[in-house]
Amino acid sequence: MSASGVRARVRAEMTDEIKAVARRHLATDGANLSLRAVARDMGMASSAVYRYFASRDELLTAMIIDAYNSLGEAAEQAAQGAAGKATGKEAGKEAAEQNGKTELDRFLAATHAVREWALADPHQWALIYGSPVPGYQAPQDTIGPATRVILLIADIVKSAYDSGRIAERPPITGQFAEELRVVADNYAAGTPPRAVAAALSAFLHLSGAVSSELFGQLNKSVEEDRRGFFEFQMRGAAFLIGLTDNL
Amino acid sequence: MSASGVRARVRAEMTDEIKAVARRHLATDGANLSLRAVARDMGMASSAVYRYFASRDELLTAMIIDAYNSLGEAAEQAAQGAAGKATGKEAGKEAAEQNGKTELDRFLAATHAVREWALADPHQWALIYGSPVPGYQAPQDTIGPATRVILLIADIVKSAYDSGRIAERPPITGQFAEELRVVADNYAAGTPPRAVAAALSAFLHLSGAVSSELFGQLNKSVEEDRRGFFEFQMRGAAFLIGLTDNL
DNA sequence: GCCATAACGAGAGCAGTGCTCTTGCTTTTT
DNA sequence: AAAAAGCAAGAGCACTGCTCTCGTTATGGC
Repeated sequence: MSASGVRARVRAEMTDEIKAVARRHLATDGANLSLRAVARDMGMASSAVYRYFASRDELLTAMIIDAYNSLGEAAEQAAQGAAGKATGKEAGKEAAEQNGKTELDRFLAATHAVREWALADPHQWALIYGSPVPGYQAPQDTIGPATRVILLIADIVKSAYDSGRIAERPPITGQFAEELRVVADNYAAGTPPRAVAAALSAFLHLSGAVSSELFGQLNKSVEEDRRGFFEFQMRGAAFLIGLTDNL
Repeated sequence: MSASGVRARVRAEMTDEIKAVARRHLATDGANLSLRAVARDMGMASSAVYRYFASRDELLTAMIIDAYNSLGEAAEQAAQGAAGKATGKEAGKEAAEQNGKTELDRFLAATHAVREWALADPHQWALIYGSPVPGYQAPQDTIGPATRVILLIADIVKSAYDSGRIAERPPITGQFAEELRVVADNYAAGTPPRAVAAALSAFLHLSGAVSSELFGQLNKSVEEDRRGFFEFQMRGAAFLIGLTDNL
């Protein structure tokens, strides 16, 4: 039918369904999902899947991108919600009036959102922040979505700098000060290099905390109040980058 | 020959050789090493390997234990070296006399050793701190060696507490204070709960920093002076846990 | 409307995987 | 010396990613 329509649409639907089934398999089988298994699951030959994804790696790449975006969106929404701009539901209560949430609040909201996203689907977290599969080389398409959450943190830090709600921290010393300036100008011109370093540092702390909890590094240690321990960690990170004065 | 000797010895040699070959394969193929391939590599049938390791998982477990121990040893030696007890080589210079290295020095030495160990063999790091393989459940044998480096950090922190070279930090609040005490008494009686939390926190920061660098999370960001960035991170962690006063 | 073209789905097939079982052989134990 | 246990090899099963071929179906140009 309609000129450039049917074929393309069913194709898009197919790729989406494949990804959906694959995501379901991912939740049980982890990163070594079987292309044949997902093909079986949707009643088609394994070879037919190759019409939509050139290889298993390409399927994984697509899911990685989706995961990055999903995570980034979750973090952004949480940070936005904490900033006072409640999205829809609780709009009338005390949202728009009180916009005085600090950057610390936004940071904590975002990091908690990241953690909860990871807890809700550990395999998806492992897919993007776990050890990469051996032969796999992350293509260019992934680096965009990958930086979303780290850019969010950078934005929060930058906001703190702009509004002056940032604690004094010693300047960067060492040879990577200049390097940081390049990165800063690359991503968001005007962001002080110190803010970039802070964002990187905080993100690193965040990923370590989530991964350790998920992958069972701190096995029996913290069992009961993992959320509390995580918050403790993130407050430490926030202090280090100057988002708060009191540790 | 000698009663209970030959068979057992060649068996031990065999398992060692298998692990050695597997380790070599790990460096190229990553975590999905092929049992058949290592069997081929040492000129024996794949089924023969099963005389020494009941399954591929068991082989991996053995290598994980080895990796944990190797990493732990590297960290311990570095910390020990930084504490003044130079092992052999530079014994006469100024080692035994000046034992005044601070806990910060030991901490930094240990963490750098961990990073360098990981850089030297990324796949081995991925094996123990990367995302676990789906079906794999870490057996009891691994949790001992696994805690070596974190116990080392705990020991450093405890030493700082004992000698009073620790900065004041606010007490633990929240419901996990009591839990920490249990953990502390479990691992090393007498260690203040705050020290346990500090060790966990620092380790978490450490693993996040190493993993992020290894797995290419901070892709182009920090490229030149990664060691400097790492040290920057670890000094931050040291400050958070009270090993130093100046950030 | 016709027809070449391209996309599609299915099946067979290849090389490789983990793992089991059976079959001989050698070493150790009794 | 006989019995038991350890060992290595091969065949085989079910599975994997991926390629190729072969009909079928929809799309776009004339």
